[in-house]
Amino acid sequence: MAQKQHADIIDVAKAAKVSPATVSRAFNHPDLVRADTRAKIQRAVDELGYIRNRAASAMHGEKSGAVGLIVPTIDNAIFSNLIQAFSTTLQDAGQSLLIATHGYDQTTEHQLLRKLLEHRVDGVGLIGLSHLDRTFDLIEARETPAVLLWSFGDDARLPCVGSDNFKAGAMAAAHICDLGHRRVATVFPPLDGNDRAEKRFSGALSLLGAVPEAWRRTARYHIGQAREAARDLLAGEDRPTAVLAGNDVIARGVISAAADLAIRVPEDLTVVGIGDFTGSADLTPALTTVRIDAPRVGQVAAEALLARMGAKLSDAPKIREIPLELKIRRTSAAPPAW
Amino acid sequence: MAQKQHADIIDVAKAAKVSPATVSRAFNHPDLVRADTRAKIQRAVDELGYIRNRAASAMHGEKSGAVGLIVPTIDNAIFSNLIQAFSTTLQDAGQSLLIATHGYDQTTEHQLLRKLLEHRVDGVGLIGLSHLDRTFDLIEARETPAVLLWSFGDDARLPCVGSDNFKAGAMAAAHICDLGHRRVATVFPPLDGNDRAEKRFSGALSLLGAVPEAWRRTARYHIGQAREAARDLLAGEDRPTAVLAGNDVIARGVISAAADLAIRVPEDLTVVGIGDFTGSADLTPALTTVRIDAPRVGQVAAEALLARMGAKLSDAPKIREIPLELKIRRTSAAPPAW
DNA sequence: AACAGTAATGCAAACGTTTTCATTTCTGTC
DNA sequence: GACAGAAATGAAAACGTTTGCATTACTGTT
Repeated sequence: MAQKQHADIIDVAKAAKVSPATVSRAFNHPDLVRADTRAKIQRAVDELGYIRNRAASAMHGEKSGAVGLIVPTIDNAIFSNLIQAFSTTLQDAGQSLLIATHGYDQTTEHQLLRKLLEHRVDGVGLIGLSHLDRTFDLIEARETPAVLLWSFGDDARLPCVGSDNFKAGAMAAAHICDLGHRRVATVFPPLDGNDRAEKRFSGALSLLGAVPEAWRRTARYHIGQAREAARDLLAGEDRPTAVLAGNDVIARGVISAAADLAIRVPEDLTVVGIGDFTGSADLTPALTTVRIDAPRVGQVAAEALLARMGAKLSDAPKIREIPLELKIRRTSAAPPAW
Repeated sequence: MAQKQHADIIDVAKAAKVSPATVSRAFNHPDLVRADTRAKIQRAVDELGYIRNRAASAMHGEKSGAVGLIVPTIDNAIFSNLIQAFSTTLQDAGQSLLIATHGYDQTTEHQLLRKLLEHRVDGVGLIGLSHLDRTFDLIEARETPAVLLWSFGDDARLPCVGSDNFKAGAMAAAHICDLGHRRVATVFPPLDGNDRAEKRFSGALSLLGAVPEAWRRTARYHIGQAREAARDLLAGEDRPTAVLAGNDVIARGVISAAADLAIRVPEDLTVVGIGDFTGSADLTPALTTVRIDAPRVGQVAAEALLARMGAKLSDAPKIREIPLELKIRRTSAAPPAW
């Protein structure tokens, strides 16, 4: 008899003097096997160092025990909180998390989804509302439970859990307007292929009215870039009294730029962010921003997904809006009396 | 004939009028099948929406195409850069990433490893050098290619890629000493179960000599907590002229605390961090810190792991030290002339 | 002590691939 | 155009589980 590399379920069965079927049941339906039998099996498992082969189980239409999550990127505060919460909620439910990043490219996203499906994930999470048609088609065709996270919209093609980015933009803008600002600039990430930024921007515009070209700046999601863009914006003669940033990181860039130019915040310049990322409250001065509760989104989304995975029919709530909150801190004030 | 849920390899074979074996080969050894046959198969695949079942492949000792990564947590700048780089390198090599977080608990870590092994990951990455014995044992028993990331040490039980945390602490301390400081405090995360922090601390001590109890503070990895701890530290009568922080986030907390107390940085207080996280360079004032190149670590580690996965024997380099770099910026200066 | 009813276990088929080995189909050479 | 050798394909066994059904072992009742 050739020596096997690792113990399989049959070895365990032999060692425990039961049938493989019983061993299998001991794992998957413990209530169907007597306690002392289970104990015997457990002993054999420990002794042989047996580790069940999930791949083999998954073949029977059994669940794979893994959930997929496709995000644009992991390495920024935006998503890492979300992922963390999503991950722990799933883990607590005994699921493993398969993560993939596409760097804001929807075609890559589609390929990653395929790959995740090859692994027969029991469910999948995607960031944002807008995806390739064939991405949605694929999910529907495979009847894979899915959740859209981060954004909220009642027209979404799949259940979604998140906040309304239009509102977020509007809330930030409203605060700025309420303070009496009339000369407002924006620094936003590139809008195309990023429905979140796009919605925030139109939300902001809905209250701000038209923002002159010269006061609209674009910066990728990076503090250094935002700083550059803001420096350029603020160095001009005719400078705004308030800047609405597309997110907190950009806001930090704007604040740094202001410091570079010896422009006081908030006395000379109001800066408002969106997101309330980790650390934003501990900035000096503390950042005024619209709080998006990323951990909550992650957790609720994971729960929603688990619910849909459990139930054959979709009796789980379809969509779930996570409320926003305006956090007025120290970077916003009335405009200077010029 | 009962209608099948989804197409399988046999359906594809029928549609393409070839045998299942050929379809399988078209996927796994494309060079073994004629180009026009491959085309026929591809057409059938597209038509039927076939997605190969990795679980079924994995059963044959075939690779699962997934790599596991176990980290303490995702949601802080420390690891998210690392994970991102690790992830993209792996993805570029066609691997999927299975991620699990244990919140700095080694027992949980061990359980997660088991779970990853159930999924028959082709390789696994762990953070830090110190792990439960049975964690190492398990990896050895299963002969799973593994890499330790983040820390570097030549006594590691598994191949590791990372920086020497002792050196990092020493470099930061050396810089402070070189500036002429004699009254130095430390704010570090809890040391137990965290070999990184522990090494950094002893590295610092190796140059600083003994640090009085009153000037040793502990703060979890959180800016708010660090701020509190530092406020307490700096409010005292007899305050230090320099603070060496266990990492950049803590350093930011210290800077905030200094601002709270109207202590000028760097004129009255030198603050030095470790890590050089995203954004540290764009702080105002820009943080002096020891740069740990997290993306590099992630990438090199992924490459090392891929190499070990490819080769049966371990002809890949065993360990790999990623160099540190002292970044002298604006938060460090000579002590005030009291 | 026998019986019915239930709980626990075993048998064997099935899941969707890959792979070894055998067979067929090409290719180039004479 | 026949032949050897190489290239491409096919048949069938194997991978490690789970599960429906059949069987055996218990339990409590009379």
